[in-house]
Amino acid sequence: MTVEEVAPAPRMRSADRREQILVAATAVFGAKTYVGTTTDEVARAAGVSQPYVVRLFGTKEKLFVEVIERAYARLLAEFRAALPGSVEGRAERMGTAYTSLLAERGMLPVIASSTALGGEPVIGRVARKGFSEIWRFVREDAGFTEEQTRQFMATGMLINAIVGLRLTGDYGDELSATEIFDACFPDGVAKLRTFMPGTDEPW
Amino acid sequence: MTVEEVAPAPRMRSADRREQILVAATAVFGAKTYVGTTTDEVARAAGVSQPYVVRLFGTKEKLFVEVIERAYARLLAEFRAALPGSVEGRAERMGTAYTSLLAERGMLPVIASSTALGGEPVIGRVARKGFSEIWRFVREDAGFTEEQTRQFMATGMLINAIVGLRLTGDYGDELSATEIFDACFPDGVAKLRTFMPGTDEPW
DNA sequence: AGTCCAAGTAATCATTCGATTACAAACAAG
DNA sequence: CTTGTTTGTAATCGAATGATTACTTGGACT
Repeated sequence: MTVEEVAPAPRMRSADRREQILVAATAVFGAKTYVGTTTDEVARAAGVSQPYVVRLFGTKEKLFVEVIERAYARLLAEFRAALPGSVEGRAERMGTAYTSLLAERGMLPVIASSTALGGEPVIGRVARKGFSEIWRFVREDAGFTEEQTRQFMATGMLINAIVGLRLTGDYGDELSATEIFDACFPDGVAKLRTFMPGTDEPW
Repeated sequence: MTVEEVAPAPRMRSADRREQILVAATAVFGAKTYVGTTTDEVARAAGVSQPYVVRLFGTKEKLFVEVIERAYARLLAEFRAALPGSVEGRAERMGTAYTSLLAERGMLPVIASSTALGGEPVIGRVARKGFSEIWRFVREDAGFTEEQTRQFMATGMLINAIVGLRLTGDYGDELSATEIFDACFPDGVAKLRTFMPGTDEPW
């Protein structure tokens, strides 16, 4: 019996490889924290070697910047797609658009965690820009009033907290976790749970 | 001219020293991230040696757990103190109690950042517990309805995002930062700014 | 004075991790 | 076929950092 050969990573154009790594990095960064995840974990999740990740993105920081920018861009696109239709249903459609991002591994956790990284010089700037753009979109493009905007964004931040805290895993266990969920997702939590697997599974 | 002697840290009972380190650690952890701050920075901020921090708290993780627990306990106490008085003014008094915690270095940033650490096995549990206790207090002890609780907590999470993003520093600079602030603190932002110094000064 | 314990540090170790370097292999063009 | 470019890895380095060990100092109490 011959030694099992490690499948050499099939060739790919660097642009595609970049995108593949960004997807993997979103999942891995979303599962832990920015500082807490290593470039090696990202590389392994993407199926390439660690030096290649560094080579394609320069530094870990630049990689994470691209991850955040990509996440906010995706969120913005999702919101934009939710605009058409009745004005009354707009807020709900946008809210659904937000929670449906849970289906994409790490997307929501990355956005959520970005709001805690204002202290990082480089990343903080990117996170502020992303948040500000979302706020501006809701206010101007979606046409929300100032108060509506505040409430919409506040609800989003509450969802962020639930996601960031992994309250989903404890659903049913802890005291008020059930009520927290019911308060935030009155239409039932079943759909959400399908999106949110285990406790520390990489999202 | 004799060599300037480094002032040896004055003797102190370990209980007092622990508290002093916790105060310093709150400021330092609040200024950056949990993973991103070193025990040495904490030690220097507290005016002791790095090994002594480790000795008093066992591990960096245990130190941070105590920092979080202390912050949530403080917040709970502040909320409790805001209960007496007219029922109508209760929400506003509690809100003021929350923002006034900005005066204590790192307190609010630590609480805010804790909502993004659910992925950490040990710390996540503590953060979930703190958040759940706050929710329970608002709902039961403060007597808010489910909807009131949801809105109150959501507003708190929005404040967390503003704090975590350091949007205060950009006030006036970026496009919608001004409106974000006005929407969240309609009573004027002057007081807040006095609480929030520089951009990356340790809070 | 002498003893004992608590408070505190200097020195250093062992890992981890991001980054660099040098090299190999696939593919395209002439 | 040969040559050049792009894709990719193995090996390794250097710095940062949490933790450990061994030692010192100060005070309280006989």
